[in-house]
Amino acid sequence: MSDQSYYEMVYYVTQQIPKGRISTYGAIADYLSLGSARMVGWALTQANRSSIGHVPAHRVVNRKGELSGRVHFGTPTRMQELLESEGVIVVKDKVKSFKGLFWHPEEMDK
DNA sequence: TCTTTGACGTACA
DNA sequence: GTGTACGCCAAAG
Repeated sequence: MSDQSYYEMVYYVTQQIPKGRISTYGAIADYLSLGSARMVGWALTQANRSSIGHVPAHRVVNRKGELSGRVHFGTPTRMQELLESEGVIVVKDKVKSFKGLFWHPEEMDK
């Protein structure tokens, strides 16, 4: 894990997010000790652009639970539809019950 | 090499 | 709750 580049680890962690659950840039950044949540967003941007791996980036939102990166999904509603398709309710570009659906990377180790 | 930008977050008024 | 400021670090021009 540590041998991989920071973005590779971001991809891995993101792929571990269970269906119907969501996480945040800050949580992932803190778990990987990146020092900045922006690194997570950057990595996911590259992943989406280059289509490196099937990374469920729609399960990653900002601290407020907003779908801040929806514009990078081709259409502004793509991210929301993907989330609702997994059972996540999205209202006004924000995740409903975000706090309850929150998934921490620490659970992945268990 | 320097400057700007960005899917963020925290602090403060 | 809203707006401003700053830190954070990597990539692009």
